[in-house]
Amino acid sequence: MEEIKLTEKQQELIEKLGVFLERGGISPAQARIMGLLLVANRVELTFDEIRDALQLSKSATSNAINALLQSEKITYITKTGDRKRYFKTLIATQKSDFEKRFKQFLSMKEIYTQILEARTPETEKFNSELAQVVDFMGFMEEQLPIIFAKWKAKKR
Amino acid sequence: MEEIKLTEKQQELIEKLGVFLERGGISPAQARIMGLLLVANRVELTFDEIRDALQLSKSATSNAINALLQSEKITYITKTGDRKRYFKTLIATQKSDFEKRFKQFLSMKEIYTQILEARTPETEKFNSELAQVVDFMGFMEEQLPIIFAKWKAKKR
DNA sequence: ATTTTAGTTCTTTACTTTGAGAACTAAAAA
DNA sequence: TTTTTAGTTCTCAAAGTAAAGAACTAAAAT
Repeated sequence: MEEIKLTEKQQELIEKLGVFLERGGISPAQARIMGLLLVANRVELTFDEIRDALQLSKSATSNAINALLQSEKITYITKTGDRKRYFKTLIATQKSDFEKRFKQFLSMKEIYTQILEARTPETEKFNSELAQVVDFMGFMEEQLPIIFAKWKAKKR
Repeated sequence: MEEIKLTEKQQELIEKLGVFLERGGISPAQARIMGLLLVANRVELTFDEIRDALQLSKSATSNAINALLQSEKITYITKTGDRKRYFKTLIATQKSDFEKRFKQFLSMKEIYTQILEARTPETEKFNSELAQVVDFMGFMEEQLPIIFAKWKAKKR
């Protein structure tokens, strides 16, 4: 396997994607690994290929890879008669990643409901606004599976 | 205006909401202020009421309030013949907040498209998976306004 | 003109995060 | 059995964040 050599363009895309991902709370090293696995000419890279391509220390590489595995943003395969792991992005699962974020957002519904129940009736207007928010979340909760079904149907 | 006195229950709800919000990357002081403005018996609180209720220093209160104003999570009103600002949550704009996150997520479509265009054709399977992700994002982009229209229609 | 109010800004401290480098380890190869 | 490989873990330094406390400021009240 020949060494991963990045073009200017690829480097640029890695950094560009990095900006997005870092805003989402992932560390620079993790973000760059995600980028690398998206832009590299091979889709399955070893620990050392990642390390070399991104000029990271072993510890930074190890920790970032493990964090990405843990949060299910990457995975790896192995090859018979080869000790190395070959890491690849789980970008194809973006849909379920989207679903996850969505559900996380909607999980606030429960606590908003509790807050609403604990409120005194004097602040009527505010209370009904909050009730609207809870309603909206419930509505979105219903709609999500419908949209996903639509997407699935469209895909054939 | 009498002092804001929090019940056990209210305190508990503030901390509970805090856990959610902090996971979303907002600081403890900001998260508690958001919580306070949701659970308090009055919906518009002054700087010092917030400060007293949450036992925050002036600087922490000032910085947190300004960050929340900046990120449009709260706003304030003023009263004639009263120098104080009265802060209140923009929870009622959750829908647009949701929209914002959603758009932020979908804004990745552009860079994924660029990555896709920059890829070599050898990794055909991966490329088509990435194309699917881009497609899915396009699909969601279309569906969002439809759902919002549905919600609007339902609301009368 | 002086004092009070309603904050902001500065300084410092504590804590967390990130990543480098070196030491370590377990399995496989020689 | 020794060496190499493929990492992991430990220690440390640098940088960044959060918040307290004190000093400061501009407008309003006295």
